[in-house]
Amino acid sequence: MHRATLREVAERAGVHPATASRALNAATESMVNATTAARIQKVAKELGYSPNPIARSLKTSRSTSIGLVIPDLTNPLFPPIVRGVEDVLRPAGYNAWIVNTDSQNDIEADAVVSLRQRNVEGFVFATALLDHALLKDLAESSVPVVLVNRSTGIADIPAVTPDDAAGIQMAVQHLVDLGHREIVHLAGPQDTSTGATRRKAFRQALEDQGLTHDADRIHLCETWSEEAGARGMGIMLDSDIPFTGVVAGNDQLALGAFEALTERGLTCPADVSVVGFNDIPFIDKVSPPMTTIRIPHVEIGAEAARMLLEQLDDPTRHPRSVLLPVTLVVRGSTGPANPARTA
Amino acid sequence: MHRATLREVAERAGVHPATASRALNAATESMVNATTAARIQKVAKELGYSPNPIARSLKTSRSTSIGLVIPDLTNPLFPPIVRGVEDVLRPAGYNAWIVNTDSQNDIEADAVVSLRQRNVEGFVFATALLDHALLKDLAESSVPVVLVNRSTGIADIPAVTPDDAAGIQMAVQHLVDLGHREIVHLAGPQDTSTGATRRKAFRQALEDQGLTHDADRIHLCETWSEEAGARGMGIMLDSDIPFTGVVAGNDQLALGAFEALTERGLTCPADVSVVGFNDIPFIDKVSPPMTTIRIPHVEIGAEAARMLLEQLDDPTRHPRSVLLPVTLVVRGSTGPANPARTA
DNA sequence: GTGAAAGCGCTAACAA
DNA sequence: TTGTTAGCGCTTTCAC
Repeated sequence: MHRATLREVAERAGVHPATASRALNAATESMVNATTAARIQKVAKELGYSPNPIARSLKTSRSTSIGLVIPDLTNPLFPPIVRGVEDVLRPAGYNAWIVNTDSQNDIEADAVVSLRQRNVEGFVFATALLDHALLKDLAESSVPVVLVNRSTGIADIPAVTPDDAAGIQMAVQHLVDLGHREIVHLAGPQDTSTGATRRKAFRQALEDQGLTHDADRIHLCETWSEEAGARGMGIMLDSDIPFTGVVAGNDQLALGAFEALTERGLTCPADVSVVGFNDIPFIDKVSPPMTTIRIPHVEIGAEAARMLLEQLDDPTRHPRSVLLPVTLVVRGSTGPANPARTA
Repeated sequence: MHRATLREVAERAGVHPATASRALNAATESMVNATTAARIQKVAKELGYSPNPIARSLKTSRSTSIGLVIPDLTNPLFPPIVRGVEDVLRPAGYNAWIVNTDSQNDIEADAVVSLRQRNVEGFVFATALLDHALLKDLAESSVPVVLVNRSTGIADIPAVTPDDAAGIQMAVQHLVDLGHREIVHLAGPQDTSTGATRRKAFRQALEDQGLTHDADRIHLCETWSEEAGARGMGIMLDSDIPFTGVVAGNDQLALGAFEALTERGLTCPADVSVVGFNDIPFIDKVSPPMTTIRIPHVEIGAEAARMLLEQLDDPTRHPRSVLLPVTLVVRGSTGPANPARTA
């Protein structure tokens, strides 16, 4: 397979390579005589010419590519976001270089350096922490960045996130509507916006409902994992805090809660009702059925990609962050059936 | 952020760029005087030099990158495979450019062209069809390729796949051990090795067990999706074929089978036992519990990456394909409880 | 053991 | 409107 070069196209068309280059780039095509341009394009087609992206990138320092930084592709939350990003980038002629950081800062930092060396034109980050040195650096170097799912505390980096506060409010309201009065929260890591925002919203929702909202009704989990959720739920069950409802920071924590409850012979929703967050793929199939807050996974990615493309198109415009609406998905929850645990 | 160039390193070290290049490349380092080399390396470190991969790639036509072609990242089967590939590539200094083809040939073809233009040194394909024009082309151009999960019929392209036949044999044996005598198969697309191999193995297993194995005990599903599984199961239920056991071509088809059975008021495993294949993440949480064949997801990816790296290291060596062992994972199956459907 | 020179394929001043 | 020139940053002959 020999790939035609620009010089070959130019020779066959009887023009200088620079002219061929102009004729074959939309932005410069108008600089060249219409008939010569047509001839060049015809030759290019005949030879199956397509520009060498590496040579072009070396010259222009661009790449029609962006970096997409994901903490963990095996978390079902992220593949639909990737999908949304790619769906928007592809028709725009861009592509995403996906990096799986495994939530490790060094992997993330290396990957970002490597992508910048490859002239990526911007980044979509799904790994944002509230205090994130790397993001701060990028913002200072005015590298275009859009955050997905999570936002950050430092700098004003645009973010596309679910409406975490509204979601938590819905979750609490749902439990209250079912008759629950004693509700606790398994909060996610507080160095993430999702963890912190959902926790605060939980406290606020309890207060708004006139329910008891002592600090010990919130357990801070160290990670977003099922294991952490199980540990957290275990600790709450071992405490003397009475509760019949649980709002989990995400679906994995909720799964962990199920596990801890089951382990102690409690059943959901008969003994305790658990509400998750995110409505990740496949969560609709678990047993017991999980009520959760649905976030628009694909749309979060798509909107982030749109915002990034806008920024690339016009670097002076600095898009604002966007909160995407969430909905409550009810799956077989019932009210408190076992008043024994309520006090 | 100004990135140091090789010329700057060379100037500061008082040598010619060519010498600096030699000193900074493991393969050529021995060509240069040890003390000058050390000096150059010291300067490089001071300046935070790291070679521009684009310039290097333009010159060398290499990239220390490979293409990883995945049909659909939202299928939980694939992220662990990606993980396995990356786990092996990273320490070797390689990285994977992930492409999501959405099982569309044109997207796949475009992506492969684009990756080849970017000088990827090889590919890992998870999208292989038994008759796959693109793979044939790559094989003819002797581009290093390793297949994962599926193999292909054309050319002798190395593949890392689960032992499909053994898995199906285990599934059938399991059902037989539970007392099932009437077993059917929801087969996946027959243009994939997994679909065809599992189907053939099913027929063979029935024959080996001395069970009836008419062709109509196998329903060919058009896709690997839950919807296709539900349709297929519906068709079997509407037929007059008696059965109490179902071997599904993969877990998604098995989920579809659950759905169709539930819709008709049948329960699993009381009325019908279903066995899946792959043991995808989260399948352990579904209800009813799904017995399935576990394949080593991460290891499949890791082994493929190892094989590809070996091929890159020594292009003359042509690795053979590898079948990875599978295991039966039993989750709450029981024998036929409702003899009514057995005849 | 080191330097000089060339060039990967492209685009962007500048000239004509 | 087109051609000339230069160079992105690197590696690799070839010569010394």
